[in-house]
Amino acid sequence: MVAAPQDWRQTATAHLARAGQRLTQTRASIVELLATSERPLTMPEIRELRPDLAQSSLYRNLVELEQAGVVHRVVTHDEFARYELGEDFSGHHHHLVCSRCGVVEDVPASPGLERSVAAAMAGAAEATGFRIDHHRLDLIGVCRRCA
Amino acid sequence: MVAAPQDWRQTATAHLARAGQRLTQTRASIVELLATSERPLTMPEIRELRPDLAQSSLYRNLVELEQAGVVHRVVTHDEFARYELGEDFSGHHHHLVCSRCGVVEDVPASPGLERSVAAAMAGAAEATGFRIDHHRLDLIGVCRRCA
DNA sequence: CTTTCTGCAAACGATTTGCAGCAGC
DNA sequence: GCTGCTGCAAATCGTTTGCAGAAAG
Repeated sequence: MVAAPQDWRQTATAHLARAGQRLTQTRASIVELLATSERPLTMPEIRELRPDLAQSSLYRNLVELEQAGVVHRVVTHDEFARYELGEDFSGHHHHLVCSRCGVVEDVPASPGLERSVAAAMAGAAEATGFRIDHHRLDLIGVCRRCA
Repeated sequence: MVAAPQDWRQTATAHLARAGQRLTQTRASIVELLATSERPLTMPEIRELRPDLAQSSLYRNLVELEQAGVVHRVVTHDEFARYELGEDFSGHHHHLVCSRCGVVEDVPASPGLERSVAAAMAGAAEATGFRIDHHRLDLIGVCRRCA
């Protein structure tokens, strides 16, 4: 399910094409940045890594990439949104969120947990009439650095 | 675990007192509003229900109430934050989120699911050095009205 | 060429804050 | 009276948008 490291370019091109968009230089830079990072990045972090890219272009492209399913925007209580590659690239996972400094770390999903969540989704769907597409599990605490 | 319907005033007073704050009229109005509502409310919804309260007072008091643990702020991809009573009032639950209209609905947590999540939390804590305090599970889909 | 993308600067809008008057001890 | 709360209006700041020139095809 996870694309090989060097395949993000191909996969991103395909996703973008399906949305009628191209993988431009700026977009490739963004995807490469996120593909290289261990964790979701905030706009300030992205800008620090690529000061040559205009902030408005970054925001605009992140929107395009999100609509194309290449990028996923992670929203927490922190002041900045964070961006990571979509699950087509990174595989399904959950997030550890530090309530002190806001840092977000990935944590792989375990089959047992996924089975329980799937059951909960089915139950909730039946009870409420929602059509449930996916889920998001955040484990919230204090990271080692902040403890 | 869930306070009786008429007990929110007492519980809120206690929580606020612990934070060195009082349950003023405005705050009681807010808590009552949230206690009465079936789902988390946005600021526009709150203002529509209580047009007499100033928006700045609402925001300011929601911050106080959140710090006192009375109110919980629900952040989604929607443009507005949503507010609900804390779990000391409403009991532990998860959220159904409509990706179309943004509405958030409560869904009770099942023991089996909680057990799986607890195991995942323990595993992630050990693997990463996070001290994990709690979790948040959102089931994301399309509500009946939007379908 | 035509279309899409980029960068700059200006606009937007949810939330926050300064301040003067009011309410509760 | 003090101290903390309220409401109004102004400020803040992450994010979005208009526009003119630059790339891609």
